[in-house]
Amino acid sequence: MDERRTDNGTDGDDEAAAVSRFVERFAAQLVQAGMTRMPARVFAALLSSEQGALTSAELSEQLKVSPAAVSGAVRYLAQVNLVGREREPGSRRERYRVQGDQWYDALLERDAFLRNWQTTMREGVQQFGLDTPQGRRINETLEFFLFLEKELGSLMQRWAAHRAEHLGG
Amino acid sequence: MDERRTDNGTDGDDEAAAVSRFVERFAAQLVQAGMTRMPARVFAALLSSEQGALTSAELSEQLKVSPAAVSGAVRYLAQVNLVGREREPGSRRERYRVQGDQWYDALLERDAFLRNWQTTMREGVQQFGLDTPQGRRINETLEFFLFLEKELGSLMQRWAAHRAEHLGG
DNA sequence: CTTTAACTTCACACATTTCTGAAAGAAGCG
DNA sequence: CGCTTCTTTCAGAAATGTGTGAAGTTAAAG
Repeated sequence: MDERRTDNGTDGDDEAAAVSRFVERFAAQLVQAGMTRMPARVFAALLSSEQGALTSAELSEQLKVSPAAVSGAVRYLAQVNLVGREREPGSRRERYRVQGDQWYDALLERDAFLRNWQTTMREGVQQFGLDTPQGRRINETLEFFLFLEKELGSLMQRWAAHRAEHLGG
Repeated sequence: MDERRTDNGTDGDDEAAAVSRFVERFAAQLVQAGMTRMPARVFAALLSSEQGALTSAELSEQLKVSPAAVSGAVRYLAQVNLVGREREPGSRRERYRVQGDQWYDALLERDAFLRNWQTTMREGVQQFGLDTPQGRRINETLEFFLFLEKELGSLMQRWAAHRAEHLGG
């Protein structure tokens, strides 16, 4: 009835296996959402880690993959702002950390993403013209993305408030 | 200065090429967003078509792919409610149509998607317990998805209103 | 300045995905 | 009831993606 503790030395293997199940399940959903497999597994592992941060070696061992694979995954994750890289001073070890405050934003990929779509739709509207059904249809899509951009901004603000209240008090 | 008309017989090839450019560009962004290539191309072609609907043969020719590929793509698109299938009475031809009203919802994949994530997060929280940093971190993620579910519902309602006013009103 | 530990890059092998051609399966039409 | 037209299924070829090992790069430590 109490198989959820981390600091229990007696069933370390079971615990590790249970963590692994959660990590792989979480990762699978990230994959389904469009993320590639290795970044997904690394991210899930970091989120499930006690400190929210792990070294390359720890990730490599826990996920049973080569350091090269970790390197590639982390490069991607850092690029999209899902993890940050830390250098512990006086050591070559690098430490990767989930960006607690940013990953909600990053998940919705608001900024660049929506802009690109809007550009494409604008071109489509211009190409077909508002006097064609296609043009009007594409224009409506453009409006949807403009609407989304506005709404997602305030949505994330509300989340920040909700979160601060719920945690910080 | 006026190279956007569809009903102009003199430059049909240029027009077709221009449409193709838009379709491929749009499709590429859908792919980037996680959709597989062929469904993305089919969807983009439908959205860019005058009636918002095309037959299998038309898609096959326009996209330069086999009927088999169209079949597979449409099966997927229908499953996720992005297109509907119509049978013109008295013909074996099937006609695929963009679901004008539904595809915004479908794009955000609200329902099933969020539920799955929530389930996974709940299991994570239970596994680690709220007395661990991991557990609290995962719990916050769970709360984010609950928040999102609620907010996206009202967001789509606002969009429906905005859209009705802008078009119908 | 050399050694050594850690991370990164790159070419390649393996796995997966994606599209095609061929054949089978429906559904109108004579 | 068979013929014809369109769609679907399926096995396999081609393209793509993914992770590894080995060599290369960087930076701390001696």
